[in-house]
Amino acid sequence: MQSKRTKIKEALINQENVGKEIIVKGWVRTIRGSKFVNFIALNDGSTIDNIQLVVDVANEKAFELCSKISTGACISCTGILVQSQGKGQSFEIQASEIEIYGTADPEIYPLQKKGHTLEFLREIAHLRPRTNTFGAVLRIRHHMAFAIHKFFNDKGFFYLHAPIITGSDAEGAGEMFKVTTLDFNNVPRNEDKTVNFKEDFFGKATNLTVSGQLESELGAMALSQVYTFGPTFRAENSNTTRHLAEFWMIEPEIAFFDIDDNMDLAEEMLKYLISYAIENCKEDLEFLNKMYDNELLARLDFVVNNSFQRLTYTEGVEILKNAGQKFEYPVDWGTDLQSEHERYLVEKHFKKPVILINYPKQIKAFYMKQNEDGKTVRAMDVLFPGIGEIIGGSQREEDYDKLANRMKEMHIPLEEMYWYLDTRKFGTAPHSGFGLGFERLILFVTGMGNIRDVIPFPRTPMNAEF
RNA sequence: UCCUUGAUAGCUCAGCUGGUUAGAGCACAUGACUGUUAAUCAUGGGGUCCCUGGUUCGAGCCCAGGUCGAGGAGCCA
Repeated sequence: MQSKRTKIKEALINQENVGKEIIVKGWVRTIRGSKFVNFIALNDGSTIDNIQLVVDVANEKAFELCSKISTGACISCTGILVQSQGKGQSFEIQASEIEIYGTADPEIYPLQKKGHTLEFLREIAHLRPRTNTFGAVLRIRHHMAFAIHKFFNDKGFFYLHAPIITGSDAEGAGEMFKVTTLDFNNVPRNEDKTVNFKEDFFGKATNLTVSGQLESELGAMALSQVYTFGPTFRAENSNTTRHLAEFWMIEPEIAFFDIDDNMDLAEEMLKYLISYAIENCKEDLEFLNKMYDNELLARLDFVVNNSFQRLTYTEGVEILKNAGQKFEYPVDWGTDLQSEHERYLVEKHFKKPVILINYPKQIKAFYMKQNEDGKTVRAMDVLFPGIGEIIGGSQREEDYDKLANRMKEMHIPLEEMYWYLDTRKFGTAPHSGFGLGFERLILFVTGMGNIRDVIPFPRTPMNAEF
């Protein structure tokens, strides 16, 4: 039976089906009409467009059946695909037979024909995929995930699966979630009262990963070019439109790449992904452009067709100091740029994506390649309008001694990280990489304003529902 | 975590200077209508005014504490 179903997307584009009997299945968006004829807008998620079912309800039986169908119900419909008599759609189905798979009591079904606020939809995240907006976002999200794999595969990268559970707590990218099977009511203790993790599942303290980068580097030191694409966890008490406790990250790592190669790859990748969306998610993007953000499509085009502005942190600081604008936080060489500073550079000064490199070493991670000036490291941040930092990366320090010294300065335990240091001890190589926040990419591509609305089931402080 | 702001019908919101029985639109129910596009029209049902305490003759409204949401900041992707 399933094989006979025609997806609504195909029904709406395949002219050759006109005049033929087809079966469509999906969820009712609206039902309306009069005593003699009812109209059902049906959606099966294959496309944002609904197909209109025309149901003759002149006879008692059909009228009975239709009275059970309401917004949210799931039905199967057999009928002839015909040219529509009405305006608003070119094809419709003259229904001959309808089967109800599941009704949706209109008194309690939360989704209405009317628009809902995004805040309300977050509270019913189990049902929001059935809305136009989330259907569009989820389809785009899929296409972007696929495009990422395609981009790297076409370039000869290998997909490396970094572990989700990590035994290292020295990655230095934020607070971690603990992973344990210990009984909280009876925690084994050492003599000094500290927790005895030798009794735990792995025989040591473990956490959820905050980054796949270090493992990615291990892969790059053998396969030359690899990438990871997986979930990442940060136990920060962040309550913003740009942070999640569980998010997905793409981390390419490439041997023999310097910072310029790294910037080239980041820019090429972002442009590829955005182009891919423009080509493959047209209807969904047009919907989002119409409903939420009238400049979305223009902005996507602009990013694809213009080169990113590249400059050093030092140059950026100079621009900000000469901006003739009051900032809430002062601009000072050596301190990290605030959101308002990044905004100014991207949205006011250059009016295009910006890549900043060569940051002061004291505000960046231990593994970044140290420049000869002794003050800066070869870090790279890609800043996007409205999003801020969409990519953070760097050329890595490949010199064993320099890396080890920096780790000591930053109080990172060398013994625990022996495996990472081994890459520099045995056949070290210059290499670079970066991390792309998947949800931040989706934010930019969809024009949505809150990161909780571009992932199916967001995890944020005090929220792990569904 | 800090700052700002909000919570009234299923949803979105109004509610005056503290004063009778808390309203509207949509949704829902019933009916009308021969092709509708968030259909239209008529009628109807629907409320723990977030919680706790206080002030007052009287609190949706004022005060205190709390809970939850949103926006901004920090941390970052």
